[in-house]
Amino acid sequence: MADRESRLEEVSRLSQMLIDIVEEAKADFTRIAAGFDLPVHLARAVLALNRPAPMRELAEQLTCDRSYITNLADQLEERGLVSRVPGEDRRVKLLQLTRSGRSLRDRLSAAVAEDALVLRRLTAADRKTLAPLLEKLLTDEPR
Amino acid sequence: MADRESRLEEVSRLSQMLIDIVEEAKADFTRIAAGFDLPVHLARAVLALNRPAPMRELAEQLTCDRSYITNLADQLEERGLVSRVPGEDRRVKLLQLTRSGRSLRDRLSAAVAEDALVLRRLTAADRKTLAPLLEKLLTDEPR
DNA sequence: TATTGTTATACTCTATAACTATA
DNA sequence: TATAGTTATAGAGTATAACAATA
Repeated sequence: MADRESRLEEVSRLSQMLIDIVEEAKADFTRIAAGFDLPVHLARAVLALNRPAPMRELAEQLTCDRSYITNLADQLEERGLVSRVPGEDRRVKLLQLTRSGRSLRDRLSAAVAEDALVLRRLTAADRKTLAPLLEKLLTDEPR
Repeated sequence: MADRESRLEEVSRLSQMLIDIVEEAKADFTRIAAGFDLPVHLARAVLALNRPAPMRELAEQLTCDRSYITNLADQLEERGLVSRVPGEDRRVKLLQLTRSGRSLRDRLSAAVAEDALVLRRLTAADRKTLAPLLEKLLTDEPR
C-alpha cells in the first residue's frame, strides 16, 4: 500500500504544524511576559492566581512539585506581586495577589489575549470551524 | 464592551486546547519512544536521520548546540544505533544509522504514525478541514 | 498517622567557552 | 581566518528527601 506512506506523511505534517503553532504561541507568551519583566514560570503563576489559592492547589494546577511553588512564591513575594496569607487550616498558606499583582495580572492577561495567534490570523468563521475539531482531538474516548 | 471579555474567553479556550493537544501528542510520543527504550531526545534524533547527516546539520534541524549533538551521538553510538563516518571535508563527521538503527527507525516511525492523535480521532474529512486552518495559523504575514 | 509548606540538596537538560584538526 | 566536532564546565529549571507544624 502506497496509501500507508502518504497517510504517514499527512499525519506528520499535521502533527508538526500543531507543534509549530504551539511553539510560536509559547514564544509569543515568553516575549509578552518579558515585556512585563517576568520570566515565563512567574507569568504563568500570576495568571493562575485569579483568586487566592493554597500553594498545594497551585502546584496541582501548574503540575509541579510543592517545593517548587515555595520557590516561585518567594520570587513573586520579592517582587511585591503576592503575599502569603494564612488559611483556615493553619497548615495552609494561600497565595494572594497584592494590589500591584492584580494590576499586573490584568494587564498581562489583556496583552496575552490581544496578541493571540488565533485572533491575529483567524477570522471568526475560521475559529468557529476550528473549535469543534480541536475538541474532537481532545476527547479521549476512541483509544 | 462585554464583547471584549467573551472574545478573550474564546481565545484562551482555543489556545488552551491547542496547548493541551500538543501536550497529549508529546506524551504519546514519549510513551512510544519508551516502548523502544529510547528517551525523547534520542528518538527525535533517530527520526531525523532519514539519511546520513553532518552533526552540524542535525544541530540545526533539532535547534540545539553542536556540543549537545556530540552528547546525543555518543549515546546513540553506545546503543549501536549510529556510527560516525568521515565526510569528504575531513572536518566533518556524518551520523549514519547502523543496520539496527535503520530497523529501529522504521519501527519507531510506523508506531508514531499509527498512534497519531490526528489519525485516531479525526476523519479524513476532518483532517482536510483542519489543515488549511493550521496553515493559516502558521503564516506570519499579518503581524 | 497524614498533610502543608519549607529547606537543603541533587539531578537533568542544555548551553558557553576554550580547544583541535582541518579548510 | 573560519568552521566542525569535542571537552570541560556552568547554569536554569525542577525534583527528591527529610523536617517542622498542624490536623
